[in-house]
Amino acid sequence: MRIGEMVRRTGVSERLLRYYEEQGLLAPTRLPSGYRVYDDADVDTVRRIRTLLAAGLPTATIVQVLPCVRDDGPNLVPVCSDLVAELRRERERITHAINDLQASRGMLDAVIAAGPADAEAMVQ
DNA sequence: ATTCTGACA
DNA sequence: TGTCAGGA
Repeated sequence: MRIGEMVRRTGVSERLLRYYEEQGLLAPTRLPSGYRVYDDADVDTVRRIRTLLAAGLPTATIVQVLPCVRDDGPNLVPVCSDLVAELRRERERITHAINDLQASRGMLDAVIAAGPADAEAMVQ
């Protein structure tokens, strides 16, 4: 099938489908016209990509994770031994990101508390 | 009518 | 990620 049908079957925009390919997440073949040709398996792959993306994984990681997961209804099941370790590292990265954001919020809270009570007072 | 690449008021 | 241009 070409990109138009993929859009209908996955609900993902052409822009994103091309982007996923650019990131190495999909590898559709090409017609002599240059048009992309996807197979039925690609439809499932896109669903997995969406799941992994929703989990907050960067596309670079998804490229490695994709071939190591099996489909189990709505969620994905890891099948490679090293995958779980990789996922734990990603989880740590997220934990650190949360800590940094909380610190940033704290800084802002301090600045806000030290300023005028409301925006009205700042207007001149 | 569809899809492609490149680019960003 | 959307969207528009300009071409096939």
